[in-house]
Amino acid sequence: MKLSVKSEYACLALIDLSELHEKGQLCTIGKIAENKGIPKKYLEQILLILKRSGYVKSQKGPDGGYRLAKDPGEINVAEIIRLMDGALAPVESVSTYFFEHTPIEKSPKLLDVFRQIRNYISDTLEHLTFRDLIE
Amino acid sequence: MKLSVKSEYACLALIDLSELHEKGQLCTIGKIAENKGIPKKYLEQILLILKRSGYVKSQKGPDGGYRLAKDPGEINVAEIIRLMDGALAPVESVSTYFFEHTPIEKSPKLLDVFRQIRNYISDTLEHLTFRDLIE
DNA sequence: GTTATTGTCTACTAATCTTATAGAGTATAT
DNA sequence: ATATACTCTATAAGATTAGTAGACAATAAC
Repeated sequence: MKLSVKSEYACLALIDLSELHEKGQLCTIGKIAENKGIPKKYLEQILLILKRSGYVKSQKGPDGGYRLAKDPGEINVAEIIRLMDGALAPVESVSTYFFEHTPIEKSPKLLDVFRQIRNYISDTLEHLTFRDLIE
Repeated sequence: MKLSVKSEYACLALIDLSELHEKGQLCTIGKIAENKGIPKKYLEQILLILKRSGYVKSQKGPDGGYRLAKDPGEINVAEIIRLMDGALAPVESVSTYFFEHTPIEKSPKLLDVFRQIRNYISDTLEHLTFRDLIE
């Protein structure tokens, strides 16, 4: 499983926005960056990706900012990590097993364990929504 | 969790050697590489690491090669992956949480989920020995 | 003791990924 | 107009990964 700080930042930003969602408030990039300790210019890119994928909406100009495009309960952590970092499989081979030949094919038992881990991670993170992460 | 092909190769090599362990046979780097489809020169380095950490022993010269230094049941997959790729935590932040400040601290709930995943992975792979992986 | 075989060791490298930073542009509220 | 805030593309330093190269050391067989 690949999990970079990019995914972490994306999740933290969405948590921030989830907490404001009830009130329909907007929050600026700078504010989120400050709240969560994320480099602002990097966060810009992350929020753009989230916007293009329909998770957030933005408003330009003074008093502008970001807000969620959906209810926090409708966004799960797995889809955000997949969006940012790609597949959740612990090894590339587990994801690509059906398409390419890779050395790990030589040990089906090991491959099964990695698959099991992948499934556990997927199940856990797919059932974890941002509603669950609001404090 | 970081899991590179280096770990995969190490595990595959150990599986190969585990299958020969009963008979006390030696196996050359070239043979293992061929069996498992691993670049030979890369495998050399991996086997050296395994040797220095006491998992395998070697014999130079004609009819030389590698063999396990322990029983396959006494080596688990977690320790091999840690040796090759470092900690098993799905995010660096989970491992370093106690030592450094990192953005993910800002969301204890998310951190807990990642800890839970790390623990699942650790438990699974610590209880998986190479005895279990022999065909 | 020469030779072929096999492991040992260090250095190097190409490619990729990650984590940003820079700066110009666009929309909007006042 | 102007200040504010999002948008977009390009760039880049640093680290990591996955190897490759080549000289060296030990050993068995003859």
